[in-house]
Amino acid sequence: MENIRVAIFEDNKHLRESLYYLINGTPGFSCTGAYPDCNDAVFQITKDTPDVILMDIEMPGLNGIQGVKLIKSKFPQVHVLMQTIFHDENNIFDAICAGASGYILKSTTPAEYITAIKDVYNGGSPMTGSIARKVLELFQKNIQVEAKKDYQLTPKEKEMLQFMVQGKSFKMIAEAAGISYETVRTHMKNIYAKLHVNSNTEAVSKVLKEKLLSIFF
Amino acid sequence: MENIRVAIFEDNKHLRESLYYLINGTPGFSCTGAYPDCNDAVFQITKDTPDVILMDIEMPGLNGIQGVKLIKSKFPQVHVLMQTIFHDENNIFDAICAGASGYILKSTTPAEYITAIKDVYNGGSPMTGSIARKVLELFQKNIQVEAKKDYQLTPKEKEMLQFMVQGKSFKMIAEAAGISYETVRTHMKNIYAKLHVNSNTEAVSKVLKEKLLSIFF
DNA sequence: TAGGAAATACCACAATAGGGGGAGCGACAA
DNA sequence: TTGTCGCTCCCCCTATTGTGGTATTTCCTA
Repeated sequence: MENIRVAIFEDNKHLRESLYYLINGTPGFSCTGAYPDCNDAVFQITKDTPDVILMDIEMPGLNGIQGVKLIKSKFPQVHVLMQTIFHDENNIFDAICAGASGYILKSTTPAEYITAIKDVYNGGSPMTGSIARKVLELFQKNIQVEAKKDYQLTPKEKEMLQFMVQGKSFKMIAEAAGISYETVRTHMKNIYAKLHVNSNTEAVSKVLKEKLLSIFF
Repeated sequence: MENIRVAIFEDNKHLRESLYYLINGTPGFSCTGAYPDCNDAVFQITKDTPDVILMDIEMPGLNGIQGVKLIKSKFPQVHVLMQTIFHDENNIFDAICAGASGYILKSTTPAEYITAIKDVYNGGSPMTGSIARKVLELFQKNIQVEAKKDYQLTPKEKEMLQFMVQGKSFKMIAEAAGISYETVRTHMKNIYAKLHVNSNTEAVSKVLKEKLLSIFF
């Protein structure tokens, strides 16, 4: 059987070396290189020709996400398996979008590492159940056609909100709209009551998330 | 420990009964019902109050996809674990859109069935590596991600912003993040400098418009 | 080992926002 | 004609935010 060629990008020296020995010590696997960062990834991958890359997310210099992006753009056939300490959901999303093929935790046992690598090599995408759930939820969220809620905002109130999402202060809005500062405040109070919020950030957030305004600029 | 209540919808009599005995024979699990189709699913679920539903895709009458859709619309809190023989990409997509929480193959071993049910119950989304890969591919295909500008925000700063877009005040963020109010303020100052803004609304607006944070929050 | 980056925390003062109230004016409809 | 609605403006007082500092700790790297 052909060896599965694995490259490691991991800044933690101890883990990097452990993985190196684990992979090289497992029949059917060989580690073509183990690097502390992916600043020279393109050169190293060109030289090593790995099938699977084990990529840490938290790294100095080019981080794991940027690394995946770079690698997938140059070597689309290579499968990248992300690994991280946390269920950092920000990163999970970014990694998936960047083209990662799987996502595992560093708490993974050696046997599971090997299984995950084999799985990725064979066209699978190993990931923990909780990560998979996040992906599904995101998927479902983006598919659904949301029914716009109607908060009965008046034209003037919508105008205020438009200035608000541009980051203007009440004073600036007053000037831009040609009305007094106190009137702006009155409108905002009414808006807060209608949107059931009690701060400008909440209002802006709600407006942008629920796409309450059609024209933003 | 509370039992995990499982209902089965599976037209194959042999598999249905096997699963029934498997679940009832496992401590911590009880099978509230095993049905050959989901034509009476609403009545049966109302009666059985299962936590998790094991749903076959290929069924006579109402098929699994339609079943999930129906069930999730009536009982949104119930988790549905799909099972199928094939890796049919269309079915996977439809099932996910219909609200399925997991997707396993019928070639799964009894132990893996139990693990998968437990995982779904605990908020995970178990799926085989190959199905996960399909999901990721669909994901990457369907959600175009525009090139994010990189403002070099640190993880902590992103965390602050996440709370910010939820409309939290500095005080609330401090409590939520377990750090002091003054530290929150320090982070915000640094964020403002990096984003070139000078108010919380501007920051929130920029974050949401430029999608600087993952959609997970 | 010196230096930087990240996270932590505090102080002081000015500026802005939030919550409560009241009130006038024009339009339009019952 | 009496309401109601939308828009306008003002006051008072408190809470929160913005801006400018300083400072310690930890971790990592040149």
